[in-house]
Amino acid sequence: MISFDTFHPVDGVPIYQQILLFIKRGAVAGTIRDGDELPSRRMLSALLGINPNTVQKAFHLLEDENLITSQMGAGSNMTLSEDKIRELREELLADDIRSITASLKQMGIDKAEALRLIERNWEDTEA
Amino acid sequence: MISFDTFHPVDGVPIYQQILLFIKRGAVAGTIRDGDELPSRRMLSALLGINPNTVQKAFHLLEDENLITSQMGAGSNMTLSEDKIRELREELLADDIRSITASLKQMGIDKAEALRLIERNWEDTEA
DNA sequence: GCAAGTGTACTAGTCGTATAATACAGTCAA
DNA sequence: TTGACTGTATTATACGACTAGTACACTTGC
Repeated sequence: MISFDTFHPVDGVPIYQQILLFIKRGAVAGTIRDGDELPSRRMLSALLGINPNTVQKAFHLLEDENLITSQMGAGSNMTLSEDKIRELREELLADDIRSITASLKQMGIDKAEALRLIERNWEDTEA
Repeated sequence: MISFDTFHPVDGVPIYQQILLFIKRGAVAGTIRDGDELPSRRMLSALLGINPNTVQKAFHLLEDENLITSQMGAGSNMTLSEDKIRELREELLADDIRSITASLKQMGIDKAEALRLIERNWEDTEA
């Protein structure tokens, strides 16, 4: 059963999108594996203190991306392959790198300073 | 007159917030300076193809943060001090670094790989 | 003075996010 | 079989972001 203990939603970003990212990043990290069972929609909504429909929307999108399969009456499970994980990794990394470099460049930060900033503050951030 | 030539709004983030970020990052980079004149609300809304009220909201928030001053009938101008710029720089950098390190850690990326990724893809991203 | 441009304010409507409540259909274990 | 749990679907409501249109007060340049 996939754990959502480390899921801490942030204000300003749709919760259903944060659920998508949480699952995808876990798949890339290897903490979420092929076949893993997800909490039921009702269970997860109660656990996170959000509406069942918000969870349903996230799960529906995960299904559209073929990352989970759901069975009436039974639950939902991850469907991951090496290829899918590789795709996810490239997609998520590209977005992150593009975002941070664009932001730092707009502030006039050069590459050396960017690397120094990341290097300096790496340990201070919790995953 | 502050130029918005390099302003390219992204889907999914409120436009008025992106205008705030654009101004703040320009101030940190030094391309936007104390006293610089901003386009009028009507002018900027026409230029960006967005609603005047959206621009008004962004300008109103900039005023709340004492980054611009507006005069009835005349326009709006930047009000920047060395201290304000320093504050902005620390605030924006902290947010960016926190965000990227948290995201990479959730994907199981370690510090060395993170630095290597940034170093490798730095040139590919346009500011 | 006058007209154009400016900041400011207000109301109304659309759209997406999230909530709330309910209903129906299928699985599974006792 | 039955009951509890599951996935799925529908309708209604609330709120914020954004659009649309309008109005008023003020400054500036002619």
